Amino acid sequence: MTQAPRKSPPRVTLEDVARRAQTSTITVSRALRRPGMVSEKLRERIAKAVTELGYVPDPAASALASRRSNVIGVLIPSVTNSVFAEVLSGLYDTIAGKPFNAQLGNTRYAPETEDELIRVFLSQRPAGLVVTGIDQSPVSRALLAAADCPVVQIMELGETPTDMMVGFSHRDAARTATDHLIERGYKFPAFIGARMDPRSERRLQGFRDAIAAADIAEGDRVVTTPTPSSVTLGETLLAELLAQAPETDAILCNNDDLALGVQFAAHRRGIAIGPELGLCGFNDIEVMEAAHPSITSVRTFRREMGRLAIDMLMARIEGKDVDENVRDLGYALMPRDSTMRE
Amino acid sequence: MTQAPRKSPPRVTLEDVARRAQTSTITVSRALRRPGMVSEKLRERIAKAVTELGYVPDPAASALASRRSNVIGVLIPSVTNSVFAEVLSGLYDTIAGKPFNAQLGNTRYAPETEDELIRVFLSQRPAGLVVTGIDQSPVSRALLAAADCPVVQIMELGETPTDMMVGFSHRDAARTATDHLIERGYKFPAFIGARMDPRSERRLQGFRDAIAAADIAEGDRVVTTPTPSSVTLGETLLAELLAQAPETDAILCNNDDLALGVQFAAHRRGIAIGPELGLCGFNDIEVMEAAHPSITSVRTFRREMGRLAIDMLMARIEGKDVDENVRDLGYALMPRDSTMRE
DNA sequence: TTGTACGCGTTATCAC
DNA sequence: GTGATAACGCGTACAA
Repeated sequence: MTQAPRKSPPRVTLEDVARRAQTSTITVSRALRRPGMVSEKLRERIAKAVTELGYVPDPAASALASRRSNVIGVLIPSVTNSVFAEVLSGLYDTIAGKPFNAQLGNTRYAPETEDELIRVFLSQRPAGLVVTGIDQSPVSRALLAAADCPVVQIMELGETPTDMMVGFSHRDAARTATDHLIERGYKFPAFIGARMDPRSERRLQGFRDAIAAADIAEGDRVVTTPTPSSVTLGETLLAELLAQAPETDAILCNNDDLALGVQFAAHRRGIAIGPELGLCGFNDIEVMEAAHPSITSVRTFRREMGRLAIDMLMARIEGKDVDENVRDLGYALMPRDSTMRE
Repeated sequence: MTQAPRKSPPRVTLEDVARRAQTSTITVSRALRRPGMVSEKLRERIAKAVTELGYVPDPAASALASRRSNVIGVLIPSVTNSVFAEVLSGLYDTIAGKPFNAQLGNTRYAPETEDELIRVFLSQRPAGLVVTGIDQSPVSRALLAAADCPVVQIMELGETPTDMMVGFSHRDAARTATDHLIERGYKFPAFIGARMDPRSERRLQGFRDAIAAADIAEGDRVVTTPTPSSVTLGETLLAELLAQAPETDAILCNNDDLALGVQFAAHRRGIAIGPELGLCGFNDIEVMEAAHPSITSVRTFRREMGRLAIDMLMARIEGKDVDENVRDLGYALMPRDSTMRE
């Protein structure tokens, strides 16, 4: 890196601390990392010297010598999507206070970017890696398989974990939601989806599972787009859907933003959400409950995913044998007014 | 760090590359960092060797030797707040492809956490630092002042930048919004605010500036809470407000979440947003435009803040003299249906 | 339990 | 333009 034009105070090193505590650097190093290996007396002297001198370990030197950094790499496809933001929140809360640093990588849904980011992270000899989803490219897959650190795949579940997994079945969740629509008496359920990433595709699968099981024809009641999701897009997709499939009497959205947009648009069109048009979102972000009418959604446990991902990494880093390599967090249907027919 | 139980491939080093290119390590290092200093021929041989061997630099070794890491520390008070998420988005987009890594720190609105995180970041000899707001604790202030890297404060403006700043005046923005309510003919404007952080306090100031200038008494029309903001909270605060100040005919919310909650709650109560109750949010997140009725808000330029923060850091890191140490991004009132009286 | 010697992979410094 | 040498600050391996 190029230099920056500011001051440069001399650094306090292990050696300074050792001199002050009248011992050797390696003992100080041990006292800091594994206090149990150092005698009580020495430990105290060292602790005193550390605070007096204001010693702060140099992570670069540590990483170089130990061939292992304190970085936990986290790859997510979008920073703005509130779903991932909540995963991050749980993740950061859990990592706080621990001697590790989360380093965020934004893949922007691009496999090449993901490959590259994984390379960058691995060059740091990370303590652990968290990656989103189970659809890594062959390149990424190979890199992760060869990684000499624990890896957690989050958000979904799959047959062949690279290492560990924590998530839930998007397909089952969407099927449950669709079953709910059918049970509530809607005859022509539709599916609209934005940003059709692998998880959304599996939700669509779940939708199809459900209507097939109920002997309902799909007709033209599936509208999807690769465009990133937004509330506004909900209105657009609703218009498309009603144009091509006017019989539609219920909609499963691949996420809550769309559902909110559909609701606003329905109000504009004078369509009564619930009685005339059933509406179900996905993820159950906070606004679903607060909306008027409140909107049915499938709750997913996003903060828990972040928390568990770190817990699993920590367990492995500490050498514990994790018996459950794959954790299914499930989901919960939250029926609300938007799927009440009267 | 403790070891992790996985494989451990031998690392390709500068020396390997140098041997293959029949030159010295330092020349390879130079060829990679300042190609201009190495002859064309050698540069090609080296490039070839690098790709053939799949050499990836070790950031830890680099940081140790150069006393400068490629880390850009970013401190924000909340990961889930979509406002900061968008700042991050601009920031990550801008940093992508550059030889720097953003490292995120979540202060959770706690000054002690911020102090601690700044210490942690500084121990990494970061290439630059991005911190939120201008209300750092004395400790943080001192740490930042002594930091030997460029620092950008984002989100607001202030008289005494630690180093650089990019933001806007929350006070002016809120005043503009309140003026708008008054101009539209609302006689009893109110303010509701959640999570009253320093920026929200300044918005409240702006609100008070405006009503004072219009000779309007504040009455009991200010309701605030330290509780984190949410859509649901908008409903709660509306109830409180109307209970203690029934004359209220317009509301400035300290953010868009609250505004949305107020709108839903108003629908429930049969209050017509616009004609009966003026409503204005803050930040102008996407849903404001899509809502029905659409909600007036003050647009702020969050992605731009993230982008500019990195741009300013880069300029300084590259040794350019940044003439504008403080950048005012302004704001834009977006009048919509929620402040239409008829 | 404590210490010695060395190496981690890179860059700064100074010579050629 | 290129190279030898010596750090950078810490942890591993081994010895005491």
